[in-house]
Amino acid sequence: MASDKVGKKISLQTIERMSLYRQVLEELHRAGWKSVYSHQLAKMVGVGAAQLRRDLASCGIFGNIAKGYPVYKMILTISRLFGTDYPQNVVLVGAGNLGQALLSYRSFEERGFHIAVIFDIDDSKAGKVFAGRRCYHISELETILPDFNVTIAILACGPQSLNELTERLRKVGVRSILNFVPMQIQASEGIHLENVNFSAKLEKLSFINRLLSQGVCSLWGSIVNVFAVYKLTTG
Amino acid sequence: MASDKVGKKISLQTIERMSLYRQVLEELHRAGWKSVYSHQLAKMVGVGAAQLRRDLASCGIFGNIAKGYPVYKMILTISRLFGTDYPQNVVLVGAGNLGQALLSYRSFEERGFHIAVIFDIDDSKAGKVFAGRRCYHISELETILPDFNVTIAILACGPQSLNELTERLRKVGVRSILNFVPMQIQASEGIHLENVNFSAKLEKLSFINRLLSQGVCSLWGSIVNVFAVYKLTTG
DNA sequence: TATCAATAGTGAATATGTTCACAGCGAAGC
DNA sequence: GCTTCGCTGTGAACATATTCACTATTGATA
Repeated sequence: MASDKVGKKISLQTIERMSLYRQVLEELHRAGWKSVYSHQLAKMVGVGAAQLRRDLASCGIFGNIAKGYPVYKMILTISRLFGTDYPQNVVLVGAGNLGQALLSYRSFEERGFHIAVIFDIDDSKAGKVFAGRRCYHISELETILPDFNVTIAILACGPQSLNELTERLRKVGVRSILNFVPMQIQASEGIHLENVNFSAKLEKLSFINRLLSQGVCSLWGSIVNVFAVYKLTTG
Repeated sequence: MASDKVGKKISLQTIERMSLYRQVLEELHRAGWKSVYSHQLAKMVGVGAAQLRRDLASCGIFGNIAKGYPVYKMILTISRLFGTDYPQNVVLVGAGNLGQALLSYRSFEERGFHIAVIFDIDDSKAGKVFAGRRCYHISELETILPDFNVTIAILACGPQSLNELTERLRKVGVRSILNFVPMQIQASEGIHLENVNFSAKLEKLSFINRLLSQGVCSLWGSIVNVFAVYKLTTG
């Protein structure tokens, strides 16, 4: 691969685990821990100790060989890694049930994400204030949004014209989208898309439940051994 | 590994992609498509054609070599695979903002998941009906829940006593939990836990944005080449 | 200061996941 | 019937991720 030699690599899977580590580290910090061993933290998060050490090392976080890892310093370092050491504005599109729930979701503010402004396609919502944040009509996106210096958008709107909306957001500076709408958006160049799909999660759980309850499989880490899948799929 | 010979294997990553395939297939079905080629479907979902064919084959789904894959039959087969070919009841714990938003989340019903009953720790919510579903006090869990034949629970409650709650759910037949609470639950034997962590998703996006905007990295699939991570973490 | 017990960091081995590339098939046209 | 085209299914190659296992080091203790 062309870029093999250009620098250290961090897997995005590692980044996702860093969020978990940070979450648990905050609890430890509140509980007064000053330092923690890899096997302790690993057990609390539910990963292997070796993997934890590798993840941390790949992010430039190193521990003391006798005292373990410094709790508070790690939290700061991980925040800087994420770019959340200072609060940033994000924009919410869609002030329906889910959007309003997200407005009152505490963890966003705690993690440095401030939903600063809302847009909705519904005329009756434009002009209203939800949980302290003003809602504008989506047609005002181009005039209002640039003032807020936003690079992340959260989509919790209806499924209409998502590709067009994505393109409009990109043109006013949005680089990443967290999409709660259960519909595939065509990946547009220069936009990083992250989908949250509740139903897909439930389907995964349902799949596991069904197989486990029929006694036809066992779980080996992330691999499922299937004994009777043909019975199920050829009926 | 001991179970190498016992059967076919399906990766849980494949299962997650099956949800995406199904989502797009439903759109195609509504649009009147009878069959679809792997490269067409793959492009719509945003995966490689080879991977799509492998995923389908590993789930026992095979196409016609000249006509491609049958759209409607695939939808049915995937539903059976998930065990969602008939509706199933699920239980919601927590009728706060997020819980109520989930109650009106259309895709759950469309995908065969019916939130049949709610529990909350708040006395003032017990006895009320939210979006047609009755809410009971959490203390009634053991007397009420068994009537509903539920194996999947959705947690959208406060972060108190989650481990205890998990154990109580397990004792009345719950096998899997979809956890929206931003706190690590200690994995209990016999329960499959799936965490939904909005903040972690935003942190991932923020990480990507920061690196891209500083021009210090490039994205190669799921791997990030980092040029300047040490500058960030040793300050 | 010397000794000891336990951990961090990491090369190597293993396990898993994705992509390539092609044999072989099936439908349609002539 | 024969040919042609383009697709599926899959072995093999490649890429990535995780785990093992060991060395060097640290701070504590006496």
